[in-house]
Amino acid sequence: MTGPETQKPSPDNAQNSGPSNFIEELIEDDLRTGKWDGRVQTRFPPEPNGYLHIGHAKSICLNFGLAEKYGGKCNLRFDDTNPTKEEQEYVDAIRSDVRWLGFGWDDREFFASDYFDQLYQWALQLIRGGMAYVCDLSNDQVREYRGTLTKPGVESPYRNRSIEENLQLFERMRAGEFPDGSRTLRAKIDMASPNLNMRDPVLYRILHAHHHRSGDKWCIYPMYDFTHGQSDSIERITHSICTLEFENHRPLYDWFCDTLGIYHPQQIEFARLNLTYTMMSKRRLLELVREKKVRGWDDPRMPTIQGIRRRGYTPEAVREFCRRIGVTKFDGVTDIALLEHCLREDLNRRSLRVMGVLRPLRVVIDNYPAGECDHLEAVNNPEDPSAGTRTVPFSRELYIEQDDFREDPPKKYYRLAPGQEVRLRYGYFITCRSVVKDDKGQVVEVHCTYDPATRGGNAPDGRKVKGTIHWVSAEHALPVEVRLYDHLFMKEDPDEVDGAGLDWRSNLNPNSLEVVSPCYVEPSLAGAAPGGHYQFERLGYFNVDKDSTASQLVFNRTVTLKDTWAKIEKRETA
RNA sequence: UGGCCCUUGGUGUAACGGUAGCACGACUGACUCUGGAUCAGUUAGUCUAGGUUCAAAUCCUAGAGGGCCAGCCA
Repeated sequence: MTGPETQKPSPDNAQNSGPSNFIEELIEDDLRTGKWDGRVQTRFPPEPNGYLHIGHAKSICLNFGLAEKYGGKCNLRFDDTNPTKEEQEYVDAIRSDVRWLGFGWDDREFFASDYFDQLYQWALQLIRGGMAYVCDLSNDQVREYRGTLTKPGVESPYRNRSIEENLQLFERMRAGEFPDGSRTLRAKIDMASPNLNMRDPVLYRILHAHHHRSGDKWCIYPMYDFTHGQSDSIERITHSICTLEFENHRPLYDWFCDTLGIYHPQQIEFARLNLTYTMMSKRRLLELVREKKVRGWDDPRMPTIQGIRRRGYTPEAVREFCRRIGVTKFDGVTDIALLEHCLREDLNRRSLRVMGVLRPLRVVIDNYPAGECDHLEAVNNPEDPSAGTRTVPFSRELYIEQDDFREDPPKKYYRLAPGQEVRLRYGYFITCRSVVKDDKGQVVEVHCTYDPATRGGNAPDGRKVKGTIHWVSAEHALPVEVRLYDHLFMKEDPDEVDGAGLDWRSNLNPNSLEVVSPCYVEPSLAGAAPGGHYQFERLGYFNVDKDSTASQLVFNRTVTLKDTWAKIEKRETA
């Protein structure tokens, strides 16, 4: 997959379209006043402790999109300050996901861990300035001393050590003389601040852990707050965009930049993406994988980039979705129907049409000669004439969808039923004459006659049929496996639980995956490459899964087509 | 009972003191060799109470509702 690099400056473009959210307004103000000398420098700063999901896509589109729109740059920075959770596997996946979405970062790939030396120097500077101290309080004690939301904290008894002692102790922490958790380096700010983040926050903790990049060089690691702003500062970020939960951290972000006297970017917070029927927490997604509730990070039911990609989503659809949801400070919930709308819109434009039968019902055309075969012309994509046409084989025995036949049709059902005539897509008009049932009374075969004059689907006498159904020639059909997906959770809000003692897991949809096999598809699909997008006419969009083998194709149903009939039927039965 | 932030149709958003608009969804209808796509239309909104103003979704005050914060996670 080739991703375009960050695009060339397009300020004129920006002028024309105008700001489309509060962050763009702010940037345009800065551009007008020359606050950053006309620069726009953003960054996307994931922690490599899990796979990226659709929520991250919002942030990626925002940060890289802003850089594109205003002729700036966006860095990819891995925020890797916690060696116990971070792995190379995640770094690789993140790179590939950002590229898949269509963004590039040239050589601007950074790691917070590359700044560890500088961060250490800045810690020394704080100590020398009397703004930081080594604290011997235990984890539990620190919590007690911190106070509560309504009660001010109490100063640590180690708060007023001499600069010399702090320097020595901190050096010994770095040298590995103390066990994990025995000491921390803390900033000396204000234990009575109503903002708990300002109550002498921990800067460094002791962690004798192997880091995925720095190896065993360090046994003390900086905290997020002591790392993020300074990393932004080093990279000369202008607009440091993060999600709402970091709002309370902004005073601390500002305090470090100001106290250290270094370049000071502006932190701006926006609302993260929430989607109905979807769980976005990285921790819980990890649990789904570990507890084998799904088949892996790239399970097509997962909201991960890798999951939706495997499911058959396109980067264009995801980017359009991100454009449409906008950027605000309101923490709302977006209807997943909007995502699916953007998906269908893109897939409708690009997908080749084919015919495939998910739940086969045998049809015999009694007046069609056995052993004969006809080749009928079919349009590949009515939305794109340049996609051309193909030929589909027709013969005496066919498969149609079980749903497309009813022995006792409800009203307004214009598919196949005894005595009723329908059009076979691109084929002939056929009329149902009789049915064959098994011992249980199930219809297992439908006998029809066809009208040879309607070849191609048109009646020379101008008569109309209400229904057109899809089909495949039994003799020529390819048996394939199809995986049908539904929402992973049964409730719009997976956290809304039915009873005491239950958690979000109780809302997992037991029917989120249905494997159907054998299904039959037209022979033109032979050799279809993994990742290919197809529309199975009247059913939905399907994507060739990587589990496909030379002997059997596997399809994921990306999303169904809108189904008016299903809606009508549902309403009538309700 | 602390601090910070937020509140516009069912949902997501626009309106920058001057006609509340767009999209998704839902519902009609037209068209159709996909009950698809497309097209046309309908539905439905400024959290509440005060105040400022000729004029308030917008500014001010109070209230209500919601989110975040008491990791040596990010």
